[in-house]
Amino acid sequence: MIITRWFIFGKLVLLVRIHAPYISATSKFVIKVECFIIQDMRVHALHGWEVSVARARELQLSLAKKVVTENEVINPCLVAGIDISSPDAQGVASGAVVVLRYPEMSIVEVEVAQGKITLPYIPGLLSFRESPLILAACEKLCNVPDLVLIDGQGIAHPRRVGLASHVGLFLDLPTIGCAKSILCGRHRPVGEEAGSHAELLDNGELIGAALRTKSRVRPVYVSVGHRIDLASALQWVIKCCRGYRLPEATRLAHLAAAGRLVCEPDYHWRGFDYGDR
DNA sequence: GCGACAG
DNA sequence: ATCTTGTCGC
Repeated sequence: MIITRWFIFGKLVLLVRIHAPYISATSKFVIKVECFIIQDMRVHALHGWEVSVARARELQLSLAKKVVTENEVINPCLVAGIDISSPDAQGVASGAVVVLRYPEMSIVEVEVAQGKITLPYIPGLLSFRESPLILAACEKLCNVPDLVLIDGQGIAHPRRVGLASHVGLFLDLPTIGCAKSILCGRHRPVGEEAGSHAELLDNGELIGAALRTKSRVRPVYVSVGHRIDLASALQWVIKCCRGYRLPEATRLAHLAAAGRLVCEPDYHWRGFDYGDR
């Protein structure tokens, strides 16, 4: 039996869980305490999305200057993953964000936003196609993650603002780009063992890394999204892997976007209307 | 001019 | 992203 109690002091929340096989004076029990700060998920609209292709490239040049490439991630408790489904025949797609507790990788919250995709896929402009749905899903979040992994490039991009960096700027949260293939740059062969990596270089500039997350399986391409450095990004991607090529965060977000994530979220609060399981 | 090109 | 089953290897 598990007894759960919430204690709320302003924006500070203490969650106390008592695990016991049964209630008696002599039974063994375990007390787990977790602490949270209630935050609001705010999206900073740095610009509109209905822009021309030329204007989009122009915006990228100014956004690139705002990307923070120094590490700000210390001890993340909540790690999120983001992905979007491919549009159906009517052009409707689903953007999904999955929040996981680190290091258990248990699901805390899943939010999905559906909508019509307008722009076509143009290499280098993916964020203008996918961000509106992604941000709509993020606006529904009750749990603000400490770190976000995104299915796409960070600064490993021709103008150094891929999807992960762009979304990082709008969310003002640390983000990591974790792509399944290369947009630009080249790298030397990667060692076959999990954890091996090779620098991703674009005209001599270090923009990311090819990372082997699972032995004898194609590497993933990791780059700085926002408010993190490459070494930390590599570490967190490795630490979020659980036996699959993709880290749990983006792997589960992909399933959620496709409507194929079977789960029972651990718990999450919606403002002060919280549940008890 | 030609090829390459996240999802 | 998508078209697509079984099959080979660890």
